[in-house]
Amino acid sequence: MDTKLLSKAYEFADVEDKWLRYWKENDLFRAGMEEGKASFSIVIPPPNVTGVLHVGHALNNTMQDVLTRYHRMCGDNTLWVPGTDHAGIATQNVVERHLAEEGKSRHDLGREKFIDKVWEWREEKGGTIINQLKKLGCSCDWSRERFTMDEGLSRAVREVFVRLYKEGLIYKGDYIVNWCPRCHTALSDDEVEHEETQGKLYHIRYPFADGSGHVVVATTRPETMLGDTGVAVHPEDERYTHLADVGIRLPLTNRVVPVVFDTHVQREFGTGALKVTPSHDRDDYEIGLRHSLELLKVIDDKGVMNEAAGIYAGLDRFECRRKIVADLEEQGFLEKIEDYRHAVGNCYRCKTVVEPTTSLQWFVAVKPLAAEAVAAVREERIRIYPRNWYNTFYSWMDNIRDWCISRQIWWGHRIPAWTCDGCGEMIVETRAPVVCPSCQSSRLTQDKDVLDTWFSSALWPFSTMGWPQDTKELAMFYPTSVLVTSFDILFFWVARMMMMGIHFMGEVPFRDVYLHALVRDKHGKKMSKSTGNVIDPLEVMEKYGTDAMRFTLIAFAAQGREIKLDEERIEGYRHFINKLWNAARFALMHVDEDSARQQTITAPAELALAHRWILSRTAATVKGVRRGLDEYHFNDVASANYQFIWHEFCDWYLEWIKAELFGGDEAGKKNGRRVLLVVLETILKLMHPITPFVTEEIWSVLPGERQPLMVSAFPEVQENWQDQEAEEKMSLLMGVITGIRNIRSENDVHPSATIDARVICPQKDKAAFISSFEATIADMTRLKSFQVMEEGDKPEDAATYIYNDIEIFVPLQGLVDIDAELEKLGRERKKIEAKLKQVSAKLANDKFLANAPAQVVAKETEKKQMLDANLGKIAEAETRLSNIAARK
RNA sequence: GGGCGGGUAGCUCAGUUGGGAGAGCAUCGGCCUUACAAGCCGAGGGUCACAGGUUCAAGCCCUGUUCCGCCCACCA
Repeated sequence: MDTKLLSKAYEFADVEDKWLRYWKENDLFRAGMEEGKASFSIVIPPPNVTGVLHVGHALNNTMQDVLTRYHRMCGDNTLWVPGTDHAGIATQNVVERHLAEEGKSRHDLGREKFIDKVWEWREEKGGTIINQLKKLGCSCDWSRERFTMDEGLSRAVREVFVRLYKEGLIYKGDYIVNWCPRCHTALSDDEVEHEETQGKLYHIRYPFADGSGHVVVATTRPETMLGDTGVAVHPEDERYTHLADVGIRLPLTNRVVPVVFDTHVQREFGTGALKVTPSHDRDDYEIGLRHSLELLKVIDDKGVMNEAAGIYAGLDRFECRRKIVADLEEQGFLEKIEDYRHAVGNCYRCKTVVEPTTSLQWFVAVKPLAAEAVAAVREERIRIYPRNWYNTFYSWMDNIRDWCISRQIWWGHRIPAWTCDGCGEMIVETRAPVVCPSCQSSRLTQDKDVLDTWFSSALWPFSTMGWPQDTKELAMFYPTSVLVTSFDILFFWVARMMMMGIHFMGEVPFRDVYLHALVRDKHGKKMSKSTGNVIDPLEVMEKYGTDAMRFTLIAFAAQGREIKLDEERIEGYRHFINKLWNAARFALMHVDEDSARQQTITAPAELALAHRWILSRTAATVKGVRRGLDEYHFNDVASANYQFIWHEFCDWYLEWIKAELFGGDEAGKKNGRRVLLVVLETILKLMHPITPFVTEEIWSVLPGERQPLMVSAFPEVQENWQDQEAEEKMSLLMGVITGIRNIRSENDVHPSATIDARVICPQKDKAAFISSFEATIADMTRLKSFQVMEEGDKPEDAATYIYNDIEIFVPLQGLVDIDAELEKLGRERKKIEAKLKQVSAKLANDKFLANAPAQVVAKETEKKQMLDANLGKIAEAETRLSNIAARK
């Protein structure tokens, strides 16, 4: 017996370090690749290389680790691919900020040197989040760590780009895009966040060119009128049919623009007349296309008015707005200004108001790819959990627009397209061409743009496994088993992986998608630095231990619910970890090498009741835990473990077997120790995926030769451990014990005071059974004596407890608190009467008797009998108490 | 405007084919009982948002109402 490693309270810090080191040194996270085994694989949602572990990462990666450890223990070839994302704009912004501190901009360095700088930064700081994931216990195959900008992945990116281009699915076009004037780049639609903003709606008079009248247009952005090239009205709007041939003379600039008729215009909004600025508004752009309106750009890529804005050139767009409004006012064109709330698009990176602008960009024609992804989901080749995301997914995919993939930044995958300076030919190849294939000129210029970061992450499930080469990894681990991610990147990332995976691999990238919720603070608010409600997982791990945090996250992760994290709960689960620790310490005091040698339990039915019971409960728990893991019901896994370990194993089983362990006969002891050890081992295995550190530590000090816990076999449901009879018998005894304890407590009987108790049980065999456990019952309730009687005088001066058809009496020699007892009985009677009313009504109902299953009717009948009988017992008890009271 | 989720104990939430309302924390009372006071024992506490409907039977299924949250969307 060696308990010296087990201190009285679990001290996690050293233990965690020790096992991290051990797992690493023994290379236990490396993916197994044995032929003939099932395989299980996950690719990590690559965190930004600039990232620092936040609680969302902690949740996401704990879930993946739970699944990974589970499947590894099940004996599958298990691969979890880790890595980071180069995060184009985010990373560029970070490095630019560093440069700014030195008073430099990226332009001072030039493109190449700047990129060198980014790589340098990545070498120094980029590993932060990876180290934090390691600390969290993530059992990724770290030898396979990937970075979206590394050589292999970049090759995959070029390959995909070129193939899509040659298939006609990538094209370059002048189109209106979301432009961030601060980041100086185009953004995809998904990178624009719309936020309700208090703004104003300006009503402006637009005079007819012939001076015969005017029309009023409403706009939130008056400065864009400088770029107006038309006014649109609805073709069926009778107010405006006469405008067909009337030109509009724009105020301030006096340009004359046509009136066009377009059904897109909402007649009810404002005056029903819409100013059209095709260069700075997506809708207007499309109206302009339909009616061949001129494109007139008046805002440059910094958000400043350009030369086309005439006297307003050089003004910032918002300054210009004020000036324009003032001028309109002064010249009498402004009809009115209303307060108006509307959505404004902001850059998801820097929150700058996005400027829609036309520019030459690269696009992916996603419709055909999206159709394939939708088909895969409809045919359940990909399953999404929880199910309620299907509708959202379909509606998004149905309305998908072409994906703008070019970004005017420097950090990222440079677009593999070259233009010949000689003949203007466009060359798209995976490798830089030496000469132009059409004119042989060697003066070729590569496109300056880089690709959207999500382009490379869309390839992640296969690029990380060596594609475009045919690798054994792809053969064994693609498609991956499950993608675990937060729902907010379903469209950014998940949908695009589906499209790319299906298109290039001919097979879905993952079988299951598990979408988890966002972690919020305990009030359900988003965590943010400005609100100050951020829970830092690293601090939490420091304070309560990594296992406690992991368990808490898993316990909170009910499907489809937001996760409201409360530090108090983490503390609560630390207590649970400690409970497990102490239970193990207790067990270790009793098990020995001999118990470890004979682990198989061949004949459970021959064991003593408590052992049969705990084995049966263990089997049930294994079943529940496995089911929860298989169906991604993480919270069920946590609570099945919690309930079983604390309230069954510790509260009942360990207490129950103490007598046997301390004083039983040798044969019984030996059997008991064996069961104790086997159950403890099972518990450790069940808990290991969630709380890897404490379980591995305990496991390592158990007697017997053993492999590390993380590579031992996950428990199977042992059919022969299931024992309905034992469970029923135990709950009977537990009921009796609880009854006696209740009486003690209600009557303020000090725990050290030994008392007597009697039980009257009308059923002979049941009475005999209870009687055979007199010693244990007395032990568990600190009784002097305990008797079971079939019949007999009920003691007068006693407190009573009714448990089903059993009556429990504790004679208290005048110490019964009569008032309290009467009150308790009264409460009890009320409950019974209420139930009786329900049951009687049911049984009096012919329809119930006719329609309900016989089983249900029988149950109700039995229930009624029991309730009737108990009502009688309560009445008797009340009479006895009243007699005592009267005598006093 | 469309879609999704939620309203169950003081708080945070479970409740998986419809058949006697649960957990954790918090609260109250009693205990240093030799694994654990980060503990043990016991107790109180709920018209399952509201109104209808289906059913012998509804927290659960259907309809409507209401409140809260999130997502999407081209009414400037």
